Order: sequence, then C-alpha cells, then structure tokens
Amino acid sequence: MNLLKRISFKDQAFQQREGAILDAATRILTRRGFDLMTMDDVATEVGVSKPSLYKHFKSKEELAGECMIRLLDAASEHLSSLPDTMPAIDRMRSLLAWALHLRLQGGLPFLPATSPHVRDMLVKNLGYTMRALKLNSALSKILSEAQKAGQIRKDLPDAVILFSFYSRTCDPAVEFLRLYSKLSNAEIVENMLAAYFSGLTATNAKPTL
Amino acid sequence: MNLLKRISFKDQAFQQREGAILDAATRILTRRGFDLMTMDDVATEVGVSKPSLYKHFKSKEELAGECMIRLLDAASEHLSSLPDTMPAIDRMRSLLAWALHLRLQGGLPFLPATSPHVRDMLVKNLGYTMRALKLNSALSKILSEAQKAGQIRKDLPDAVILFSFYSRTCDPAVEFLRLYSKLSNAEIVENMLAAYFSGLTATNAKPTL
DNA sequence: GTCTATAGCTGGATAGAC
DNA sequence: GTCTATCCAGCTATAGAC
Repeated sequence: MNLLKRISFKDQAFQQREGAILDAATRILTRRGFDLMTMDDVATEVGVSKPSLYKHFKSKEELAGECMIRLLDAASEHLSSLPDTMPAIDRMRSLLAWALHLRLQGGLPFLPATSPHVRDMLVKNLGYTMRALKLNSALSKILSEAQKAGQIRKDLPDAVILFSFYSRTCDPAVEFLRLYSKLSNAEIVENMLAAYFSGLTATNAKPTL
Repeated sequence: MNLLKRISFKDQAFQQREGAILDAATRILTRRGFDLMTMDDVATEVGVSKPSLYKHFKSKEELAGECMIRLLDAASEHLSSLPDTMPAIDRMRSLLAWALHLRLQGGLPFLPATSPHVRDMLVKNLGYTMRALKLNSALSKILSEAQKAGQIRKDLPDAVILFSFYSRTCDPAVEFLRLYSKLSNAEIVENMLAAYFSGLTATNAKPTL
C-alpha cells in the first residue's frame, strides 16, 4: 500500500508537470506560432530541461497536437455547460466570446489556419481530428436550431457560416485591436461579435436601436 | 551609345528577373508562410542560384518586404482605378473581392497577421509602413463616405471595421472553403463578402430578399 | 553577375551519467 | 525520470572562382 501510494504521488507530480508543459506551450504557440516555438523556449518557461519534455511528448508536433486537443475539449465542455434554455444563437455567441477572451489572455493559438504543414500535422492527429469533428457536429446542430428559430439567415451555406465562425476565433483583427486601439478586452470581444453576427451594412430597417 | 544600349538591355533583364523572383516569393509566401519559405525554394522556383537572389535582395526579410510592398501598391492602384461614381461601399466590396481572388490564385500571403516577428519585420520596413498608411488613409476616407451615405453602420469604431476588413483578406475560412467545400472560387468570394458586409443574423425586416 | 562550395548558426532530438 | 553534453539536419548568408 505504501508502494502504491508512492507511485500515485509520483504520477500526480508527473501529471501536474505535464499540465504545466501544456500551459506553457499553449502560451508560446499563441505568441509565436508553431514554427517559431522552440522546445528550448518551452523547457525554459516550464523550468525543466529539454530532454524531460521528450519524456512527456515524443515530438514537437505531438506537443502542439495535445495543446490543441485540450482546447477543443474545453470548447466542447463550454458548450455543454450552457443551459438548455439558452437560444441557439446565444450559445454560438457565448462560445465565440469564450474563445476570444481566451485568445486575448494569450491562451488560444492560431494553429489550424496557419500553414499547410501545420494543418496536415493536425489532420494526421487522430485525437485532434475526432474532437474537431465532434465539436463541428455539435455546432452544426446548434446552427440549424438557430436557423429554424429564425435567428440566423438561411441563404448562406453552412460551411461558410461554420468556417467563418472558427476563423473568427483566430481573427488577426483581435490582435490588431489589442495593440493599436484603446478598446478594453471586453469591448474588443463585444465589437467582434457585433461585426460578425450583425455585419457592417447599416440596418435601415431598424430605426435607432 | 552602344554601350548605353547594352547596359539598358542588361538592366531590363535584371528588372525582369527581379519581377520573376518577386512573383515566385509571393507564391511561396502564400503557400508556406514566411518562416517556412527558404531562399533555396525561391531560387529553385525562379531557376537561379541562391547567391544571385542576394544580388537583388540583401536578405530574406527584405525580399518578403518587397513582395508586400508590391501588393500594397497594387491594392492602392485598384482603388484608384475604380470610377468616382461608384458608391463608397461598392468600392470597399470591390477591393475585398480583388484581394480574395488574388488569394485564391495563390498570390496573397498572410504575412502581417502571422506572428510578432513578421509583424515587427514589416513595421521596421519604412517603404511598407508608408504604403500601409497610405492605403489605410484612403480606406478610412471611403469608409466615412460610406457611413455618411448611410451604407455602413456608424455604431462600430472605425478601427473595428478597418482591421476586420484587412483581416478578411487573409481569412482562413477562404482556404477552408477552397479545400473542403464544393463552392467555386467566385462563390467563395461572393459568400465571404455577404457574410462580412451583411452578417449572419436573419434580417427579419426585409421580407424575402 | 553568376555559379560552386562552405561557413556559421539554430533547433529538434538523443546518449549516457546519476 | 531528470539532467549535461552532444549529434545532426537544414537554413541564412557569403567567399571566391569564372
């Protein structure tokens, strides 16, 4: 029993360190992207040596993949946590707002979009692909609910709406606004949501709202 | 005079080769991004040796900078080419459509958005910055015209609209749609414009249009 | 001005001691 | 499992012959 306990302790420490590595890698991926992230960077930021990283993740690609998997899981979890009574469009808003806040805190990288190399890397990662499909099917369902309820226009293909949705989570405009405007993080999120959902053209129908 | 002529010929060939290098580099930047583009790639694609590249551009960063400068000039030129009678919002549409078509043909990289490294590189490039400011001021003017004419909503900060506009030119959704949907290039552009300008929410005001 | 060849460096991954 | 020290590939940039 003592033995088991000790092993369990060790495991816990191991798990905790793994979490720290993933946190650091996620931050660095957000700041610098996959190509510019070095394993030295990650090791330094976590406070371990480079070979130790390789005890946890057998390559840089696997490390990046695990970061993205954890994020997809968090996104699915966020969706699940929303009350069933919430209108579909508000669930979409809520997920996008969650992602944008995460991004503004430096915790959501760009990855899938970046380059063919990175995209291929993720597509080949079975765990990533499975979770991406799961999230996508959950979102498709919400989208069709929103359309049935008359909250989202029906004249755009689903793919346009969904891919745009994903792309908004890594919209460079967010970064530019953070750097070059005086808007607070909350205002940036609010404006991005407004621009995405309502568009830019003046609504000459609604009078002053 | 013969001498001058010969020099002039040589210069022409030199200029032409420079254009070919820029074309190739722009394509590769679009496909692979700055970090993954190697000078060997460029040399091979153009059909010259690597040291020759360095006779034209003193570094990889300068080469990328010149690619972007040429694109900014082309964008400004496109704006200038539009008839004065065209409504402001249609000029914005036209510029975005031009950029998206260029992107779909593999001729418009991602760069400014990508990473702090790349962004810094471009900001330090005086020629790039000057042209970016020039284009930005032209677009700001068009935007305020469109707002005065009641074509664009006035409740969003200018920065939100303009940065979103630039970001739409390198929207990953375009790439995803090209890869994973069956839409033609023209349809992709049309849908992206529709989503950007009109938004996603159903316009319960307009009946069936 | 163009090439071949190479310097010099960086970064992913690992061997081997503890 | 963790470290120090190191290997090796690939890249930017240049020296030097023609």
